[in-house]
Amino acid sequence: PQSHHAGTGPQSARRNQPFLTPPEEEEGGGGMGRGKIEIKRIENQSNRQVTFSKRKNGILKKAKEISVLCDAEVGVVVFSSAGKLYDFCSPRTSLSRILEKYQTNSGKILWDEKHKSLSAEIDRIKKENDNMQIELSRHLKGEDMNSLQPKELIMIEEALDNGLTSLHEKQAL
Amino acid sequence: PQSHHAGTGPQSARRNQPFLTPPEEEEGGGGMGRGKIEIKRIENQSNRQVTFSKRKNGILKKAKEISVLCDAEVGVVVFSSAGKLYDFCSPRTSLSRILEKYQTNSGKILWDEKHKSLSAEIDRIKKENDNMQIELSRHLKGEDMNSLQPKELIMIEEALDNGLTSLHEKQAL
DNA sequence: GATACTATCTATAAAGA
DNA sequence: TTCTTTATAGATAGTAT
Repeated sequence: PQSHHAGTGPQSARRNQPFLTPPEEEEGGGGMGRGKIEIKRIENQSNRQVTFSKRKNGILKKAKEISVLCDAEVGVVVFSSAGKLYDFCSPRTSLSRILEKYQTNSGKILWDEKHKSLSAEIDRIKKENDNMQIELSRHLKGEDMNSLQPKELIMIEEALDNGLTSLHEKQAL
Repeated sequence: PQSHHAGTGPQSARRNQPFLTPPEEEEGGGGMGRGKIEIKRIENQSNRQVTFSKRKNGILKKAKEISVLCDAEVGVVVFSSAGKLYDFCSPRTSLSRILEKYQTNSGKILWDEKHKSLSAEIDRIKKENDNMQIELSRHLKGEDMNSLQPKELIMIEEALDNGLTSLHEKQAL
């Protein structure tokens, strides 16, 4: 009821013809407006576009209404067949937050390839980490010396000598 | 017009009172049904729940319809105020794919937070990794032997002996 | 693509089961 | 919570701008 035009006078009274095609009964589906329509792809490109535009607005409006009326969190993303994007997200939140909640709640994972690769990298590094931990441990216990390279063994031999020296000094106390 | 009940007879004819509360004009908003409602949070918990249930179904239906009629990709996620989840995704695709497209198309990053935390974890683990690498290296070079316990040194001495033996054998070839 | 204008068809607020 | 019924407010198909 927003008098957006503030009628100044009866300047426009007859635009449409009174619709003179009454008995055109086709298959009944679910629709609305002047004629019913079936819920199946609208083949006429032009009609499809117009219907999309109107219904898209309708959905976004409904989404906004339910979010306000019922204090619900709503996220809607729509792509026209031409690939144009439209979206809605309830106030006080963000699509990000809604989707994070979605994942927690549904158990489904939504994130993209980038995240998968990041997660994979984390797994890889963690494994590398574990291996290194094990290796370190084995070295500390002196196992697996056979797998060391000659150069390394010599370095260790020298180092060990120093270590033993200080060890013997300590034991002498 | 799907005759889902196939009326067998006039078994129920009068259920409701003819609505005897005519002039209850409140503030006009936007609504529908027997009485108009404003688009503002419904305070009555019960009514809010009922309205949510009905409108939620309505939105999901509309989403399905537009996806079929207009060949559009639609994703809808709804959380009731109680936190229950409902969702819809057009056929032949997935929320994941729709959201990926959303990001590409809008330039908005939906996973910013997740992204940051994953990246942070990677940095943390890498650093841990580096530290371990350094420690391992120091052990290999025999530094820090002074901090080893006597028992460990003896074990290493023995192991080293084995290592040296096999080393000398290799060098003898 | 979006809007305007209607006639129609839907969605749904209320209330009770 | 879900369903039914009824009365209405909304949404929208068809058309023309």
